[in-house]
Amino acid sequence: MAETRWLDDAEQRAWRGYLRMNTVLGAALSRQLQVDSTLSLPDFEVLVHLTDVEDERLRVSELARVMRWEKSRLSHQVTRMERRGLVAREECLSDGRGAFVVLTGAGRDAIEAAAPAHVDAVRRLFFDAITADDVDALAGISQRVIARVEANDVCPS
Amino acid sequence: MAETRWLDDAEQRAWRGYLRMNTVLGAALSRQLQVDSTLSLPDFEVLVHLTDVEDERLRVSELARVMRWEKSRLSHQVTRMERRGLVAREECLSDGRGAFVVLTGAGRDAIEAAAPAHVDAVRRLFFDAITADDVDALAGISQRVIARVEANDVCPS
DNA sequence: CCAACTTGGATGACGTGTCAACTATTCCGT
DNA sequence: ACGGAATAGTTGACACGTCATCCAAGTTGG
Repeated sequence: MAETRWLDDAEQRAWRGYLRMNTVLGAALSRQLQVDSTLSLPDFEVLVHLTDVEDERLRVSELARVMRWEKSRLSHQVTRMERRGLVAREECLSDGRGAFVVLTGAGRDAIEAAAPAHVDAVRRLFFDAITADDVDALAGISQRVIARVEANDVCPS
Repeated sequence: MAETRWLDDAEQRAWRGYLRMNTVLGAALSRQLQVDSTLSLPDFEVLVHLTDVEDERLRVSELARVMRWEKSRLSHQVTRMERRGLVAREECLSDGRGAFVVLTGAGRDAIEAAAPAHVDAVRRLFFDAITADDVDALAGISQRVIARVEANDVCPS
C-alpha cells in the first residue's frame, strides 16, 4: 500500500461534522423516545415492521431479512421485548424449527402512542434544519456511499 | 400538538438513506479496524486524543470534555483499555480526587499501526464515493442539524 | 433409508453505552 | 474553621450488538 493520503481541511470538516451529526441526532431521537414513550429506538423499529404486515406476525428470519438485522440480534431483541409483553413468540406448525414474532395488543398500543412524537422529532430536528436541495443532496450522497460500501463488502444478498 | 405531518416521498428516501448509510458505513469502518488491528473504534478515538497532546496524558474530565463523552462512559472505556495495557491511570498530585489517563508504549504502537489503514478506509468508502460539492454540502447540512439539535437540548456547554 | 449437510433459531460471553448511586476530595460562605 | 455544596471519578445494573457455538429439524445424495 502506498503512503496514506490524509484528509484535507474540507474533508476533515465534513467528516467530523458528519460523525457529530450522527451522534447528536441519534442521541436526541433516542432520548426523545425514552422520555415520551415506553419504547427504545430498536423496539420502535421492530414494532414498525410488525405493524406493516397483514397479520402483524412474521417469521423470525423474514423479519430479520427485511430489517437487515442479524438473526442473533433480533433474537436477543425479541427476548427483551417479549419479557415486556410487546411481542410474543409462536411456534410454526409447518416447520418445526421455525418461530413467529407476533405483535401483542400492548405492542400495538405502545407504537401508536409513540409514533407521532417520534416523527415530529425527526421533522423538527432534521428536516426543519435543512433545505429541499439538502434533502436531495443527502439522498444522493447516501445512495452512493451505500453502493460503495456494499461493493466493497462481500455482498451476496 | 396539531396532527402529525408525516414524511413525504423525497423525505422518506433521504431519511432511510441517511440511516442506512450510517449503519453500513459505521459497521464497515468498525469491522475494518477489528480485522486489521487490535483496536476498536472507541479505543481508536481515545488513543487519537491522547497522542494529540504534549505529554500523551490528560485528566479524565478533560479527556471526556474534548471527546464530548460522559465521564462514566470514559471511565468504563479506560478500565477496559487499561486491562489490555493500552493506557494507564495515574493519580493527580495536585488534586486528590483527580486522575490522569496516560498513553502507554503499547497504546502508541497500536494506534500507529492502525491509523493508516483506517484513514484509507474512510477515504475509500466515503470520500471516493462522493464529489467535492457533496463534501461541502454535507459539511453544511451537518452544521445546521447539529445547531438545531443543540438549540433544542438543554445545552449549557 | 440414512448419514451428511443445511437452515432456523437460541444462547452465552463479552464489548459498548446510559443512568443512577456512591465515595472522596475540594471549595466556599459565614 | 467548619458544614454544606460542588467536583472528580468509579461502580453496578441494565440495554444493546457481535461473534462463536450449539441444537433441533429439514433436506439431499447415495
